Amino acid sequence: MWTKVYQLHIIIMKQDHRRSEHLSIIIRYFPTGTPILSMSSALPQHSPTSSHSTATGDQGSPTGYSAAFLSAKTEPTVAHSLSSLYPQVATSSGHSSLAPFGLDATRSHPTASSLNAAQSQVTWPSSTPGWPSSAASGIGGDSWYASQMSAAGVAAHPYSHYTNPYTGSALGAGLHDSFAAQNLFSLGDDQQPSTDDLERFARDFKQKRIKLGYTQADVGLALGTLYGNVFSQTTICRFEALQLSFKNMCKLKPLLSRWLDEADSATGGMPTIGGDKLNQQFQGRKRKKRTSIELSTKNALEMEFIKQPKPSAAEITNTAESLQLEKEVVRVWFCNR
DNA sequence: TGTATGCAAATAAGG
DNA sequence: TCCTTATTTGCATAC
Repeated sequence: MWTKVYQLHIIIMKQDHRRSEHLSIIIRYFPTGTPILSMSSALPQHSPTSSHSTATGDQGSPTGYSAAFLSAKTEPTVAHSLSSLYPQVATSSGHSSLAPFGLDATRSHPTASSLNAAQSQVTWPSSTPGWPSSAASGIGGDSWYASQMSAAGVAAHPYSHYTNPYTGSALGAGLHDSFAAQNLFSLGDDQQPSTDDLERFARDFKQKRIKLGYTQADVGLALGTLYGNVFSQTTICRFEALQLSFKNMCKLKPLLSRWLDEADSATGGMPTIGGDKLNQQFQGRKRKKRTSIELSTKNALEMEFIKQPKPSAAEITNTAESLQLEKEVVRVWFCNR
């Protein structure tokens, strides 16, 4: 028995600030039961030309990514088609533009147990040509990047047992795939740290924080002291676990770096307020406390929504008054609803 | 007690 | 300025 495999190649070329994408689909046949997905650990940071493929068994293919990873940003239609052809890669759904690669780590993702369950159903050859070995792929080293590929939707991937070295989390248990994706599509931008930089920083940050005896919550509060903008334990946790978007990681890195420097050099107590550029930049940027809307109030809002999904400003004011909520809270609730 | 995560409020960005 | 959509962030709670 043979299985028909569609191999998607996307060549991204960058030259003189112009970028072009070339797409081709190759149909191949493999013995039924042969795993059809592969991946590689990394793409050259500033390579002028990148080649991606999915559903691959091609020995010559330098890299291989899941259709989920390729979706939206490059070729959503083709990625979707591949996903429908191959359920193994069918994870990309919903968001399609700025959360381009489907999964949102803070929402739904495969659990460690589901990954293990899926893994047990697939037999992966140990020496299949074209499939990277654990060593060749960098897995077991610092290849968080590769784990991102898998987290982007390859629940049955042979490396799904891989554990995030920083968090101890099972692969796929909450990684934000747009983060890795940014590395691919931001090539050549020297202003931004690479994913490797961020990965290394997050790992070192966590190690040093623990060594210094601070909790994630301590750091969040300290940022408030330093920059006037407190961050939650959750955010610090997600930073360390690389569960934020690439952009968000880049934004937080200098703050945490600065805190770490000061904490490292401080002999007694937490770092205190500074007066530099970073400090000025983040001073006064305070986020409103998150409002917890009671269940009964929520139900009332739902009723209002059924009656009028797009209330006018006056209607929002009325609802806010009747439910004793801030007008802005009601407005935001309807927006998010 | 500290960390991880689901859900959703708050905010940013673009039209 | 308002509206919509995407993204960031934190509360609540599980682990």
